[in-house]
Amino acid sequence: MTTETTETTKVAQRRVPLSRERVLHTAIQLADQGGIESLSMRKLGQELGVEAMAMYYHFANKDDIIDGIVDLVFSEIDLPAAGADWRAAMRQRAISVRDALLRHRWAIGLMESRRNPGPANLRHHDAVIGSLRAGGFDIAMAAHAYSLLDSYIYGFALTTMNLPFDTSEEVAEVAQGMLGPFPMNEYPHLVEMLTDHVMTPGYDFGDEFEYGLDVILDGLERARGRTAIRRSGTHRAR
Amino acid sequence: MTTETTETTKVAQRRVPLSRERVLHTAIQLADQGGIESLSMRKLGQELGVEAMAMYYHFANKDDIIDGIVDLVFSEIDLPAAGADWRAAMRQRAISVRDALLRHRWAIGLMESRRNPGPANLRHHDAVIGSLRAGGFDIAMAAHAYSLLDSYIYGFALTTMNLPFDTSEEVAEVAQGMLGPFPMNEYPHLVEMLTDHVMTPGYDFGDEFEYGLDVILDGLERARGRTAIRRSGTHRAR
DNA sequence: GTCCGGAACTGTACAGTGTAAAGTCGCGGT
DNA sequence: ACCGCGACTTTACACTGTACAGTTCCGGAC
Repeated sequence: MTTETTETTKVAQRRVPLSRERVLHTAIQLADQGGIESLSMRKLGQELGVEAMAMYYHFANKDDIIDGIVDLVFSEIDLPAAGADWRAAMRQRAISVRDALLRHRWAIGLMESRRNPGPANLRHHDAVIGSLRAGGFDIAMAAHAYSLLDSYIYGFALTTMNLPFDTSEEVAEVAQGMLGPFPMNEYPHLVEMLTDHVMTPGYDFGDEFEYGLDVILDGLERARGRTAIRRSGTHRAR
Repeated sequence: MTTETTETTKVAQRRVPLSRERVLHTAIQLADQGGIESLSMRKLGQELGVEAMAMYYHFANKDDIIDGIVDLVFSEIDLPAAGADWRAAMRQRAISVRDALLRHRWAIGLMESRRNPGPANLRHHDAVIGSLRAGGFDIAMAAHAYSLLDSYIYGFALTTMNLPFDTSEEVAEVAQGMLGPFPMNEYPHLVEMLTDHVMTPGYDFGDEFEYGLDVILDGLERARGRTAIRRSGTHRAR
């Protein structure tokens, strides 16, 4: 596969030794193509030309590996630019998170709940909070904004995650299949939305993301304005 | 444990026969107290006084059971009242979903991605869409609103799910533990938010939920208004 | 050259998982 | 008395994470 220049003469020769990095990269690769449940120690070892137990020299346990690949995903997310307008920065960052989650769907339930956050994770959080604070949000307001934005981003990813269709043509048959065993007129509004909207050509559920994102950013902008005014008598924000 | 009145004389006597309902209820109970990963066929059977394979007479496979308990959770959610103001209905429904997810944390990753939605699931979706439509949302706008609200609700539950603390006193030590291995001044904004806000007495992360919810409802109300005005020349909404 | 120590990995084992396939038991109907 | 069948059990298989002990190999000390 890779360049094996170090090979000299001996039989099987020393193979490339393991390393945290090498393990984590093929772990991500494995999870990307088969989902997180297809990432087993034995398959991972097999992919690396090594027995399953070999990884336990470099990692405490499987969770240690999961922590590692999650932080690698965090490192793929663009940090909000330091001097940028908070709104543009938050918008771009949200889209960057979503893109990363689209590349690594398996990460969706894992990113938010690590007990051992890695450095990329912490750096990400710090940069987002910093961007909000620089944009005039006080601490409480920044916490509100962060909670709201992250809930939406991860929630959208979660609800989108394994929609059983990718192309908009598939939507129709899937929707049929889901409603199949039930009488047609029992769920009129749901049927209407599916037939008159979702199954419409050109519909892409992914487009909903930016719509909702802008609604939230509008709301945050107005809330920030209210805070700033309320505070303007005591001290300027930042 | 329970009343065993049907016992008459014989040795072990015919036990209460299994049934979908009985299996699903103890399955929920098991998942509630030990998380979804502690719901195994053998433990479930043991709890029911039965071998693991006995359940396969009543269910196709484990996923069939998961489908069942997820729909039971849906049935616990209050449907939006038919004639109510859309905003009040959506607010109350969001809180009801969140409460159900707090009672059944294991359900969070499962509710949104069922390939075989049960009747309670479909009824829920239908009622929510119906409430929005009755409130003057056109189909596209109702879809936007639904996507936004559900993403937020499930996302908030997801990010809250396994915060490693319940009481606000625990927050401090956990935060310390997370930042422990890192230099203090590397993440100034994050540290500031933790020390000056999160670790403040009386702080409850759960309170963020309704704040963000109201920001979203405000945004939806304004967006709905814009649509209604744009449409007022052609036909009245609904 | 011989020996040692430890790094890096392998082998074996165990308790756990979902479930396919076949076997068993007892009751209701004829 | 017997059959059929519903309801459940037994056994088995392939898979999981990982504890623990054993092996192999390399660099340095003497």
